[in-house]
Amino acid sequence: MAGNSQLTVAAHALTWIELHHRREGGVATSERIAGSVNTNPVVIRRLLGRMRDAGLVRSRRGAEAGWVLARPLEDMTLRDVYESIEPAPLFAVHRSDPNLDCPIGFGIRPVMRLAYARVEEAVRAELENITLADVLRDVLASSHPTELEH
Amino acid sequence: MAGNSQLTVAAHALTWIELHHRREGGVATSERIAGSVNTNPVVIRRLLGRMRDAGLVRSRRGAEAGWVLARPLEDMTLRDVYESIEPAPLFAVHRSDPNLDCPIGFGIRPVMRLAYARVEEAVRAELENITLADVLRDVLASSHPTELEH
DNA sequence: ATCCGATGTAACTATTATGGTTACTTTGAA
DNA sequence: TTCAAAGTAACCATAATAGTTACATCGGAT
Repeated sequence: MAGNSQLTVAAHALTWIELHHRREGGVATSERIAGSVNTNPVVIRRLLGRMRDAGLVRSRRGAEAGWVLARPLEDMTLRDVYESIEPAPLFAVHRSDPNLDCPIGFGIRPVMRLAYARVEEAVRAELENITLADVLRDVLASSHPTELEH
Repeated sequence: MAGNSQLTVAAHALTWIELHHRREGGVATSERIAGSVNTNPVVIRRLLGRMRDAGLVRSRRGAEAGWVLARPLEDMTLRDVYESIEPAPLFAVHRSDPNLDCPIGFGIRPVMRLAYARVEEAVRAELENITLADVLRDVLASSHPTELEH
């Protein structure tokens, strides 16, 4: 994959759970969510499992099993979601050690790591400006031909 | 690879070219640069080729061939380098289309694309604050045991 | 107490991106 | 004319992620 689509799928799942709750009530199952995302239910369960560990959703097992939001979408930002799924770093230093006998090879890694830490924080700060309620509102604002299913 | 290391290798190559120019003069070859980065010369030529297309470096062929900076490192930011190597997007929407009969599936992609465009711009704005001269200065500031080679 | 639909999770395969390698052509100043 | 290095195509290796299958576990409803 070119970029990382996990944040997209996570936002999709969370807003789907909320819309399902509004329209039909009750818990959302990984199978229904996967039907909307167009992926395998296990992919959804893995992703929601990490969000549950971070306190964003709760799961129930046994009969009437499924997923519910742990708090309103207004109180959940894309930063919360991003951090809950613990994505790989956006930038990396050399995959194999550079030549440490060269001043550049010796000193460049910590310098670049510091730069990348600043960039990652800028990413998180930007994601913090967007709540999942914003996402759901903008999604529903786009005209939809039927809106029969979800 | 977890993250993208191309920006690291690009910064390494550019600062190496400058240091080589200061110490030995003349052009830098992809083979010498690759020796410091610890990779294959072709990897370096591919990367510097894209930076040449963006006007950051110049290459010479034939005898006395090699690479030189097109402008001082003071006038080159990590944003310039990042954009010259045209990296893949940091975030992506679903790899396969979501269910378009669902309001979420129908509307979420443009919403997330807009969010990701904001994030990418935040990344570039942060990278713009760091020049390659800053990188070289910080690299050389780290104590190095011998500094015999580079 | 039993049922049964959904979670939880391991293990595997498929796909894709990237880096690394080989081999070869082209260049152009000495 | 030489020759060291750029330029580049084509291929292989590695790693990350998504997708899939299979199955144990759970726990409210009946």
